Amino acid sequence: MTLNPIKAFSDYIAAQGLKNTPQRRLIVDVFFKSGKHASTEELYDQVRTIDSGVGQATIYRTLRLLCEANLAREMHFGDGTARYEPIADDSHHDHLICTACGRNQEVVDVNIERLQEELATRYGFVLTSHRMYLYGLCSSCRGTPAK
Amino acid sequence: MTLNPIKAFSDYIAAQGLKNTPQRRLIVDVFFKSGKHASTEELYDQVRTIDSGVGQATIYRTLRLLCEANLAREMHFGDGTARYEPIADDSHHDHLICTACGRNQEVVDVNIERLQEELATRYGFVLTSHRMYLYGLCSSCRGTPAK
DNA sequence: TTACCTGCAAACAGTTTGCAGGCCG
DNA sequence: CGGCCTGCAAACTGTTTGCAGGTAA
Repeated sequence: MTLNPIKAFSDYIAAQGLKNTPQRRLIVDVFFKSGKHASTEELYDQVRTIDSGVGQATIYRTLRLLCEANLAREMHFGDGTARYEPIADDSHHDHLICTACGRNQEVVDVNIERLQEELATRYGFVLTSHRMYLYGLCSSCRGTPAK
Repeated sequence: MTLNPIKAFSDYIAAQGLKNTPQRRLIVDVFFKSGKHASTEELYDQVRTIDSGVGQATIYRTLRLLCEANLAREMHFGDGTARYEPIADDSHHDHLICTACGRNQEVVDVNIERLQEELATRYGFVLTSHRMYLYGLCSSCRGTPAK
């Protein structure tokens, strides 16, 4: 399966005639090693623990590159900030999000996936991908009414 | 079917001890009559063609009320702005989108909905809503490979 | 009368951009 | 060496909030 996404990125950089700088390498490395759905701020903090000289702008610019290279995807949950998800091909999952505490549980259900295929077929479509977001309240937030 | 959402809103207002002002009535009216997925800016413009004295803040505040009343839902597509979708209770649907021609087929599958509930329950969640986007190629686009 | 509302403008937060110098290729 | 990159800070954009004066109930 998956080629190292870090390698994939440097290939993309080269193919586009761009430059493979230490900052880009560091950011990409942190992004793929860190937990998923990192926000720019989280990435910024993590990157700066390693190299405190990196600027926010470079984080944004590199994330945009990653998206253009189809190695990351921008997502919006509920808070005001964009989050980024690595696209690893074999890491597909859906999202179960608590609207009270923001907790984001990644889920997969093969039966749902199967029904999605069937549904699409019924309309003459062949699926290539999908996104599913389930919103609700997690057990702890139901116990302690937020507000 | 559906109770008039405009009525539902004034009921909500009354139930909360809030006030039914002309600005709110105007905004809510425009929101439900306009096309779906309006952005705040589009709403603002439309509202101001009728009453140029309404301020942006009131648009935002009223949209928040609509969301709290469960009559609208905030969504994020790709542009930097939030969009709002009316919740009409009987109008729930998911999206089956052709990535070649952009065709957007609205679909519903009760079996998938049931499995979503089960899945959420398994994680201790109680669902309030969900969004599902299926991406693929429709029959006509498979015949004529785009790109 | 009394909260609640409103428009305005200032405040905010996230993101983008212009610039002068730096560095990859 | 030339063009792409970088950090910085200022600029932008969408959204929220404080305030002083209205207004629904």
